[in-house]
Amino acid sequence: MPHFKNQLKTAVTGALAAMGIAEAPEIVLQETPEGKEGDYGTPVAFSLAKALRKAPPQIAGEIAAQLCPPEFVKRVFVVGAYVNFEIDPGYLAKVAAEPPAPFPQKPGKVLVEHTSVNPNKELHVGHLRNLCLGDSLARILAFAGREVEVMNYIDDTGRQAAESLFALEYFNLEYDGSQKYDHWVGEAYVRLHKEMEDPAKKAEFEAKIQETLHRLEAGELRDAVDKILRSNLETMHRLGARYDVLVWESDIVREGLLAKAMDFLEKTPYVFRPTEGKYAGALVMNTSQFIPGLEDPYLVLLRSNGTATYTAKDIAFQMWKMGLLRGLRFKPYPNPVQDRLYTSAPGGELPEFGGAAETINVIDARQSHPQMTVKAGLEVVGRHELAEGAYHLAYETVLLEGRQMSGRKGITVSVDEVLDEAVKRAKSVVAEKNPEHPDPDAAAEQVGVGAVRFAMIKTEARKQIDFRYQQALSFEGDTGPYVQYAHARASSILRKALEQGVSGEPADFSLATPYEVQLAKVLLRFPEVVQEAAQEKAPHQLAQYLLDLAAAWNSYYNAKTADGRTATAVLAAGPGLRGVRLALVRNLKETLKTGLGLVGLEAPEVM
RNA sequence: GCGCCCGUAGCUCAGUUGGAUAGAGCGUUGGCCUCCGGAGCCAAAGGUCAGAGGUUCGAAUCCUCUCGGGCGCGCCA
Repeated sequence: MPHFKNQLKTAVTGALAAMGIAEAPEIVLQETPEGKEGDYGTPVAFSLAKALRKAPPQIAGEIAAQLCPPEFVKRVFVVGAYVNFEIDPGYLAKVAAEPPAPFPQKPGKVLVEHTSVNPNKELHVGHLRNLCLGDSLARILAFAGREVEVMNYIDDTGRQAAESLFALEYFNLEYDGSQKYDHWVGEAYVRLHKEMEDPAKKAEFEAKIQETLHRLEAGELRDAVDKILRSNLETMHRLGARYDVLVWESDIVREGLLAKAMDFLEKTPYVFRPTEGKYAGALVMNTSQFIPGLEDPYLVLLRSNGTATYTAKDIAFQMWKMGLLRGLRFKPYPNPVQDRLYTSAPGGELPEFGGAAETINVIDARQSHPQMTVKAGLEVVGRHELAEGAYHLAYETVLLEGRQMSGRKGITVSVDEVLDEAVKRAKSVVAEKNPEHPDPDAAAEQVGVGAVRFAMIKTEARKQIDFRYQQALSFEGDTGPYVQYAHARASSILRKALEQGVSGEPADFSLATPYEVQLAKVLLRFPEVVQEAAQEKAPHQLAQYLLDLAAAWNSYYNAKTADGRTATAVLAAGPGLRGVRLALVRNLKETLKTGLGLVGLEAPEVM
């Protein structure tokens, strides 16, 4: 929060103290609604009415009378029962033209896991939402002063991967390079499932799939999985996602972490092996203390045949993330798309990742129960504080033109397809709007990909979104390109200022008009919004703010006087005022750029 | 059946630690380029904030119930 807002709050607290109110309630400071007098105000008088046994307007009057306002306050007055402040316009413009102070570094590492797609086919738009949310949140947290570690979990011992690899073998396919590798594998996977609709075939395949699964667990097929993963990574990279480390499930099993986790759990009174009944021979965990309201609180960790359930693996992985288990090994993961990417690997020599006090698992809402059992696992071993730090960022699923998608049936839209289409559309818009563009292909890539990313995060995670081409690939209205356009427009002015040799002109802030004030107030919200988005783990709040900021700027830009002339020309303004406007535009541009970066969009200078 | 989530303008969504007149976009209608980028701006029309009770000076926001929709409840992954 900008310093001056805290000063206002302090002044209110001071007035309350002068009135003999020692325990002041939290001071809410809000911008006054349009059409009301003043710039900021507080409703604090309402909440004191009961304790003071006085009418709110009267209390507000007393507060206003007792208040020693900071020097930038022009006027303190009461509207209804609100205590309002009118701020010196020059002061607001000046503060808004200064770059915001960086966030102080906060202690404690936060580990964000996102993307984590099964390495057996191409990415579809459901994965897209996961990646965009996780990547944006990681960026926001880092900007807000957290140490962030981003992890992409590679489920290389899962059934999906086994089925895909088996399909390649069964159909005896040879890759000819005519399409992206993960798409080619995905086709084989869908084809296999089509054949498996015949129960006889399904039964016939089962043994082979099991065999493939065992080879995967032994790490024998790592290269085959890696080939798919690398193809997936191309798509992730095109979207701008950045990871610190890839963690392979087979490594977790091989390094004995699963076994250690089970030992750990079995020592507690909540985990045991029934000798009779429905769970005879299995290792089960009683979660009734930690997950109330379950009909059957018993969860199987190890099946009676000795194999581990998914729950068990999840708990082991979570324990490792939070430092309860150690022993994974790492090495660099050379790749053409991203520097300093690491991977878990047998025989790796690097110090360990993980060991975080706080984790964020970006996983869809259907996995809420499994995620609760992961937390329960931490409670079972007596680590309540770690369970508290384990956050499930649950997002609702993505529909496709109103229909539920299905990976097995191949009713999906691939991310590659969406990005190609978006960029193609962007290219034609660039050609139309800006035929002189020096690098139309680069601009189309930034705009097209930006439109898709923005569409994925502008809505709250817990709402189901319906993916519609028409909407997601729109470049008008509340879209990423709208924000990018606002940035390009500001850049254009600053470029011209440089050409005209006026960019260094000093600012006389006493000349600021109400137009500047309006823009300044929106600009000044930026640090609070970032803080809130980080705290609530809600990237959409930042996306929504960027739309507000871009709208405020476009509105400012187009403002007209009563006789229809431009009211806010930057370059054509008088000397001192031009300096004010240039300073504001400069900070606006930087703020848009920073904000776009935090939600993973490029900020084009020209588009 | 039990549990979690959602219901705001014709459509898609913001606004939810309770605060001033519920806001955007799309769509509809009407305006704005001799002016720094019209991917823009201004304006109009459009609302029982699913419904009913309750708490409160004040409720889209908190509580209870009802209705509608989504999802989850395997020794599957």
